[in-house]
Order: sequence, then C-alpha cells, then structure tokens
Amino acid sequence: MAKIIPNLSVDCVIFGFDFNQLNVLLVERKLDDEKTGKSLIDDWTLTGYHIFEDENFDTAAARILKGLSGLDNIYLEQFYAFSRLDRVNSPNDKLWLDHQSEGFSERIFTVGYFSLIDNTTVSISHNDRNVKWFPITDLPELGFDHKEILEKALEKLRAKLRSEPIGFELLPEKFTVSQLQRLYEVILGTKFDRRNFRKKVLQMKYVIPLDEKQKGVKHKPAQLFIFSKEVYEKTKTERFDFSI
Amino acid sequence: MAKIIPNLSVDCVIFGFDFNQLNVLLVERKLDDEKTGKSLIDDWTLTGYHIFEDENFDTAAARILKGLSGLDNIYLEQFYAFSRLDRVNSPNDKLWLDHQSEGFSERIFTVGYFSLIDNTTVSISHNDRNVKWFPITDLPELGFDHKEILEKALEKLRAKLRSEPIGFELLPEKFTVSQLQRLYEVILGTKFDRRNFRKKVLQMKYVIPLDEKQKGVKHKPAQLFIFSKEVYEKTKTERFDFSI
DNA sequence: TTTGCAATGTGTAATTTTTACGCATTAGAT
DNA sequence: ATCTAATGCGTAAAAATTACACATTGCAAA
Repeated sequence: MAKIIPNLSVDCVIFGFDFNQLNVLLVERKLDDEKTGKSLIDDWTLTGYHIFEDENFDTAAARILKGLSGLDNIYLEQFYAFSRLDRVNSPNDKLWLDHQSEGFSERIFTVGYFSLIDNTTVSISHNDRNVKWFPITDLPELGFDHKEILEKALEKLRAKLRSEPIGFELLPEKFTVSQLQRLYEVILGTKFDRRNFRKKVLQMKYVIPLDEKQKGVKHKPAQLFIFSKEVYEKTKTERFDFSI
Repeated sequence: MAKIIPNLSVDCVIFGFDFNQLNVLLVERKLDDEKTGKSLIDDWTLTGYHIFEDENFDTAAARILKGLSGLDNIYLEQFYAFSRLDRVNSPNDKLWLDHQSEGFSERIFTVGYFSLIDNTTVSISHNDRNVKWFPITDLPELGFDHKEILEKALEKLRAKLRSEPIGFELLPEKFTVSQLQRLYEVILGTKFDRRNFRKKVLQMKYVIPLDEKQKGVKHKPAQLFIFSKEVYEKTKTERFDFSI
C-alpha cells in the first residue's frame, strides 16, 4: 500500500440535482467526550482525503468518488487549490485531527474538485460516517475552511455552466426541457421564459429529441431528450463574448 | 527566515504583450560539466519557487513576481495545480535538481499562476539567471513539465479573456482601440472587423475615451482610452450564454 | 364519466445585436 | 507637395433575443 502524503489532500464538492434543488453532499463530523458522552463536535464537512504517493490529484479525487458512489465515470473538475495558513486551525478542527488515526500535525494544503452527479439515480454511502445531501440554500455549520471551498466551487460551477454544456451531468440520461430549465434557474439564480428557453434548447443540435415521453407524472407528459457529447464536440464554435 | 515546504512550489506563467505578440517570460536553465566544460543542460523554464511555511500560494506567487519586476500590484491568477507522478523526472530535470543548493529529493507538486503585464513598460530581471521574453508562437525547449503548464495557462487565459475584461492588464494605462483589438486577435487567434470591434468597445461604459492622442507614430494618431475597473464593477451584468 | 388540475407545446411581432462593407481624414516621412 | 499607413465614421441586412397567450394532454378526484 502506497504511503500518504501528509501535507496534501483533495476535497470533493459533490453537487447533485434532484429536479428541484442543487444539493451538495456532506459528511457528518461527530465527536463525543469519551467520559461524559457530551458532544464535542457536531458539524459537517466535504468529502476529502489525503493523497497517496502513487496518485496524482485527479486519481485521488476519482478514488474518493468511487468509494462513495461505486462509479468511476463521474464528472470531476479541479477548480482551486487552498492554502490559507489557518485553514484547519479552529479548536474543533485541531481536536478532530488529533482524534484521527493518522496523527496529522503538519500544515495541510488541499486541492478542490467539484463533481456533478444525478441525485435521483446515483446513490451514495460512506463506510463509517453519516453522509447527507443538503440543498445549497440551506447548509449546516461546516468544518475546516469548507465553507470557503464550497463557495469557490459554486462560483466556478456557475462560470463553467455559462460557457460549457456541463449541466447535463446533473440530469439522468433522458431528461425534459423543463428539468433542464429548472437546473439552470436554480444554479444561476435566474428565471427564463419557458418558450424562449425551449426555443434555445431546440436549436442546439447536441440536445437530441427522443421519440419517448415522460412517465408517471400526473400531468401532460413531456418529451424526453438526450445530450450528445459527440455532436457537441463536432459542432462547437468559440465565441467572442467579452461582454460580462 | 521561514522554512521552505519541500514538496510544494508555485510556478508563474508571466504573459506580456508588446502591441504585436503575446509573450511569455522564461528563465534559462544552463548547466555545464565542471571538468570538460561541455554543456549538460541548456533549455528554459517558467519562473517558480518553493513556498515558505509562512506563505500561502497567492503570497508566494506575488513574492516571485515582486522579485522579478519590483512591483507588487501585478495581475495574478491561480489557474491549476499540477501533480503528474513524473513531472520533474527527466534525466535533465533530475540532474538540475541535484545541482541546486537545496537538495530536493521528494516528489514536487506545483500550483500554477498566470500573470499579465505590460511588456512595454514593466522591466524584468533575475538575480543570477538569464531571463527572456519569448513569443508564444515561437517557444524554445522547456524543462520539467513546463510545456504542459504553459498550455494550460494559455487555455485558461483565453477562457477568462472571453468572459472578463482582463485584457487591459496587458496594456499600458492609456491605449488605443486597435492595440486592444490586436491583443484580442493574437490571444484568441481570431480576426475582427475594425469598425465593428470599435463599435463594441465604444459601447462599453468602462472603456473611457480620453481627450488625448497617441504620439510619435508616423500616421494619423489614434485616440487614447483608459479602462475603469470601478465602472466595470458597477455596471457588469451576468449573462446567460450557454452557447459555446 | 365528467371535471379539474398542472404542466406541456406552440407562433409571431418588436427590439436589439451582430455582421458586412467603403471612403474621407490625419500626421509624419520623403 | 506628395505619399503612406493607419484612424474614424455610418448604414443596411441579417440574426438573435425578448415579450407575450392559448390550446392540449393525462392523471386524479368527484
């Protein structure tokens, strides 16, 4: 087994979408006093771990994702490296690290990855800790500098969502136009006209209509679409925008 | 003096613009055999250095820039962290590291920053090594994984140039419309219609015309403009693009 | 069986933005 | 005085974006 690199970790900001909200996966950080049973720490953190000698950052992030989901074809993107001098330095953070089996005493740097998964079909579990999806509009107390990391991840996600078709990663393979619209609306915090949004999507050659309808809904079922990465790669053109 | 962190460095991709080409600053990596005098290594690298215990990545990058230019208000942006297992592993790279005063034996990770400076007014010098501007269209042999780092930097620079007004960082305070146009053309590798480009620039409230003309040119002197970050921040609006 | 509900699907006109394109002007150099 | 090289300006056509209303579908409830 390869050795851990003690001063470097990877943290994954795992985003999920449930057709309604953008969610982020957090793991519970719970520590009770051994004698009194009183709760010393009870908050949440991102999923992350140190990297091994035989890994690069990408493979470390993929390993973490695989451990949680069992999948290894999940969208992952490195977005920033964090190095604040006091990033793991609150009393709770120190207490927590002291109680971990590996005794980390060094300053720890971390490389942030964000991951996009479809909240409705991918199931996540953690070996020995409690994990839970939180809507990004309603987050609990976060440990370490994970609030900062999460905010940066969101910022980068929003920027990327505006310039590349990564939103589809958050939807099941087959999706409806209004699911896609809702996704854009909740992530970018905007509202679009339903007819104009549909018009825009229909003219994208890489969003392909299927001869198939939504099922199990109690209203008129919508047409299903798939995203074709191949068609996108073939037809994409760079655009001079320079507008924002 | 603070201690070095032996397995972490910052590499700066310093871009400059001379009204004609996009350039990158490189430092010469030269090593001769002590007996025979024969050249063992003669190539170029990015500017970079290890980070110190009392620094974060940003301050380390700023320190490097300050050392080269004397300035500390230069545009700097972290763009990616590099971790390939064999990133400093060629015979030349090993030989070079063996000859450095600090004997680095560990695997080294690096965080890439790109920097934008005005090639025509900022002057750069290195204490004890030869530095030189190279047009990005005509690069020499690069050491370590610096070719990969430079390519990633360019990719990120292009993406950012399309969505945010960072091009002005590469120009002197006062600039003409066609200098700006040339800048966009060489970085993005496109051509714009002169009249339409001007129209686009003139409608940007944050590009402010001066009552002043270019001097010392042997043709009709052009009007000068300045970029106002304040006006930009006040008037910017997010745009739904999603087109690329 | 009928009715109500909730969301889907469609078209057009007005406005704004983008594109294409040619000619007169200026200041230094010769 | 003339040449040169780049600036400065305007308009028409095309394309993209915006605003906006009503009929349809399928299930659920009455």
